[in-house]
Amino acid sequence: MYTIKQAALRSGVNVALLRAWERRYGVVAPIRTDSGYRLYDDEAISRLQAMRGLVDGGWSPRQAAEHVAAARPDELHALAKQSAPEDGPSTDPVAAFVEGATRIDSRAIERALDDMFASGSFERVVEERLYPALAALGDAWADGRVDVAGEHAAAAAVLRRLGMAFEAAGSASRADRPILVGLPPDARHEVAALAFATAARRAGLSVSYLGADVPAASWIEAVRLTGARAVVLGVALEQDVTAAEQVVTALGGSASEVVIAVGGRRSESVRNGAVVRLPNTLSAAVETLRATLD
Amino acid sequence: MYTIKQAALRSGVNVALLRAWERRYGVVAPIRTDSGYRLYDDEAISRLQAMRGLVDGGWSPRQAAEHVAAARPDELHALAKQSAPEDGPSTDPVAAFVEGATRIDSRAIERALDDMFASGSFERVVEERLYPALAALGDAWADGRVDVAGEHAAAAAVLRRLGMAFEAAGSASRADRPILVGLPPDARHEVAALAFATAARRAGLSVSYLGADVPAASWIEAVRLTGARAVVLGVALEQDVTAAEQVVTALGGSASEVVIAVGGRRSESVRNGAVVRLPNTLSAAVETLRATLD
DNA sequence: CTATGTCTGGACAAACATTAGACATGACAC
DNA sequence: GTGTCATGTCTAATGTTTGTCCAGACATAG
Repeated sequence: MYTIKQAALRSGVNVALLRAWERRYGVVAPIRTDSGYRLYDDEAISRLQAMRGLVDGGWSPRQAAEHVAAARPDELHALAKQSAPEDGPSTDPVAAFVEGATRIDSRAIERALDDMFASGSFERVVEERLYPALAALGDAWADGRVDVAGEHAAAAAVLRRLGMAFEAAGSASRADRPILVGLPPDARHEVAALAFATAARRAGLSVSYLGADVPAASWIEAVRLTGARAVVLGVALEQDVTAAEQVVTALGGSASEVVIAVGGRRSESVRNGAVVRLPNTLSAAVETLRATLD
Repeated sequence: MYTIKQAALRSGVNVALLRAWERRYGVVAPIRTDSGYRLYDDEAISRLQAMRGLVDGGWSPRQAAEHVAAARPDELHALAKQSAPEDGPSTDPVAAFVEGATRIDSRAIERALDDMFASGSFERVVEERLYPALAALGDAWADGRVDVAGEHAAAAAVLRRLGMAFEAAGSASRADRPILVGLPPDARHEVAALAFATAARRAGLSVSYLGADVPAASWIEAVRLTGARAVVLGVALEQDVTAAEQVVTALGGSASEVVIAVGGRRSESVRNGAVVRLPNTLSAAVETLRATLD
């Protein structure tokens, strides 16, 4: 329970306005102490944040209050990132994503990603929205329309979003031998690898995600420790190919019965023999891996 | 059993205030000697520490007292944000976290993190569970009990978890000039920076998170583009100090009116003058930044 | 004995909240 | 243009909360 000052700090609505919103729209109804002081709970803070977000997004306070009052508590967070009903030409989340990166506006980027991921299944959104958005971002960066900082902010937001999806996908808790997903040494482009890890989990596979820059020796140790059924290496850049090949060779030489697969934009350049090459679409890659395992 | 002075020393509450809290809220009820002196037991100290922590965290004393009075003794240490040095964190989720890293089991790591984050407010969990868990992980890695792959998997899971918290923090403040949080060039330890970014958002600040390895030129460009009110650099390792100093110098030279702050374990090594050094606890760091901005 | 610690009960100022209403600004209709 | 409405901000008068302080009496340790 928070006093009005704390509520103002946490919601970003100043004290006077907070009282005005309560008086005029009844958007919150804080309980009172014996002496009449308002006390706000966490849901009230969420409602105020949502209202603040809607008003900042161009809604009129009256309309915003109506929506906020009608929303269930679990809808409030999504509500806060909505933009005005009659938003201009930039309703395309891909364009909004690049535009947010241009302005280095984490919130706008998050809103664009929210829009994308609300529009379909994870796999489709990644293929049809996220990848094009990242391509557009790359173009904008090459043209100098987006600074490195904006690209960083966008990439960090994308990884957060994928990480949330990865966590949310965690259901198949059969303690069977996992699939290990990660990047070779010095490689740092996690997006495709994490997207694949998520899709694999969503398909019911048991996945451990190792992240970027995993040394060859650690891949071997990881396979030994976990008894992994498969290892999936992400190869996004040409410069990562050599490192990936070395990991593949090392794993092959360690004589375990693990399936070694590579995916990602530059996976075709990996020239080792005993390697499964995953196709470039998410669902097909998961299907290929599953087929190989059976 | 402690006299009132000892109790004051151990709880961080001065003698007069301690009596006032007892009189006004009945938060503790020390037994008395024959001559009427108060004698405090360990539980009383815990209650006072918990109350101190809540009040420092922005709660009104009355509300804090209600919570503390209602809490069972075993819940007290979880209530206090700044607890006494001697009460170590509960070992369960921390041990489970390290154990999951040992086995390179993403699921187990995620479960341990779930447990941690279910046990209290974000700031408290980060300080009292997550950081100790990461320290334990570092020790285990130094001892060879955990492989690099396990450390990678754990670090990736932690970043996912923090990313979710960052998104959930809502960023409901108005579209005013943001605070930029990120790491200097070549620095890659995002945990503390992302935790701070999240805490700052939760406190109602508008935060854009730029992520790891942001070049000095991009910091300047980002400040220019966003009109940022403040820049917060994370400095986790000694090797990042030089890069951070260069960023600070570059930003200072760019003549904008931005507040430059550094935080993280090695932030004390940053020797530039015009820099705000943030304390090492999350809530205190946010408070310091906010105070500097006002 | 002396210095220090503690007790009670009250007092006080500063910070914080309350209400009702006023006011400036901007959007929009006529 | 004028009028109206919505909205964010501000004021004034009043009340509450809370950290700190004081005076005088009693207790304890060296």
